[in-house]
Amino acid sequence: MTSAAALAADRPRKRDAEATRAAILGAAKLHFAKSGYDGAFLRDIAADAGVDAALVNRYFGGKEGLFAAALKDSIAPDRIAQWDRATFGREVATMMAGHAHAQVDRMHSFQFLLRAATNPLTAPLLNQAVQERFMGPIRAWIGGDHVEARARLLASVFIGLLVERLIRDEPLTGQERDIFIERTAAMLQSLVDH
Amino acid sequence: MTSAAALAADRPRKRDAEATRAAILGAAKLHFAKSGYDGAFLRDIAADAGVDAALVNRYFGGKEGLFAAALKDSIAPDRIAQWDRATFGREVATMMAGHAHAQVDRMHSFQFLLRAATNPLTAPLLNQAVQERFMGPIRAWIGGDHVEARARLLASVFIGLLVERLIRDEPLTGQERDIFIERTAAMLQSLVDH
DNA sequence: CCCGCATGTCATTCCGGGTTGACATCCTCG
DNA sequence: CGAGGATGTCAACCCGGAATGACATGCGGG
Repeated sequence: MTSAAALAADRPRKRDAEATRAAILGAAKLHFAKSGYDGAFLRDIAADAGVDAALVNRYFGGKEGLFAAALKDSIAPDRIAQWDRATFGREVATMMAGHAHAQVDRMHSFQFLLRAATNPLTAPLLNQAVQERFMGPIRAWIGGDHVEARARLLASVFIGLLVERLIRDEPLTGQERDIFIERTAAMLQSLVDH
Repeated sequence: MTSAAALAADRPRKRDAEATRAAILGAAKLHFAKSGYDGAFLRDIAADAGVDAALVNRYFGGKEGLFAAALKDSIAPDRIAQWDRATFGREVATMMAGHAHAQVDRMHSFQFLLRAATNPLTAPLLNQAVQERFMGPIRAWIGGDHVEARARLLASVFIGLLVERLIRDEPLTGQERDIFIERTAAMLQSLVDH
């Protein structure tokens, strides 16, 4: 575990609540992304953060609390408003047509969210977080008529592209790729435009 | 649990290994679809099949064996080829606009496959399942030019709608619902048509 | 009719992993 | 410098749920 060692090593020797908390959260996000809620173990997370498992409990009040915190930390709504409405479709389409592991850092948080989505226990948590921190901003961003329907459809298509990519990281090539980008871009853009 | 009672009741009083095995497998598929691997409990599955938990073990050699059997059973060739090309978009859109739990019979196998993604053990199987269950048949079914790009996009949109529904089983209502159906249908249909 | 196998049940054991509370160590501030 | 709170550790506890083996019961053939 190179990342694990790094996480533990990067944490200062001095006692620093803020830093340890961040270390735990970071380790938790990786583990939840990799293994899902049930497959991620508190003891492993703690070990990766270079800390005892009981401490995790003290800071986050249990596994669910940790998960909720990690979830909250993984959704960054602030950037949404800065997206370019004119080129949104093509940008996303191009990204989705490339290799997932080319944007590993982004994908980790997406993976995390998807694992949460497919787990009945965590789905409600995700739902709430997504509604508050994601759908809201998106609704505001796209504007226009029938915002609710368009926002939902947009989110669905986006999620679908993401899942397909995560399941199978073999992008299309050549002309098929061009067509894919073109049609995906048109699809997304039409939802943004009206 | 109406379905549970039904399952148990349908099972013949007479001792019949084949029938009980099928009952267990059926209950397992429902439970795995609804709750995922970790959330599905052997005792519950056994109860729904009207059988003792130990028997499940005897037949399938453990939980993993049962899961593998259920997964294999879910990959069985299905009715994609029989879908109506003319009304496909609207049918799927309408289905996705309704409550997921009202469509359990049509959705549960899809849900089951998606849930498999949460378990690292079965993730590779999921890829294979998606290829066989979605991509292969869909490619053959839609035909025409750029089959690869269209099939992928179609699958992505489909999966996305499904995941969105899994996360939040609150369908739209009123005019927003109508718009949602209309646009979703158009989106899907255009991918089928050309 | 009854022996023997197949089918099904019950109670128990076992184990992973989250949680808890007592204890140790460090940092800070008066 | 020395309380006392904050930070961190350790060992035990507890619980759910899967696995196991001994036991019961129905079924079918000789």
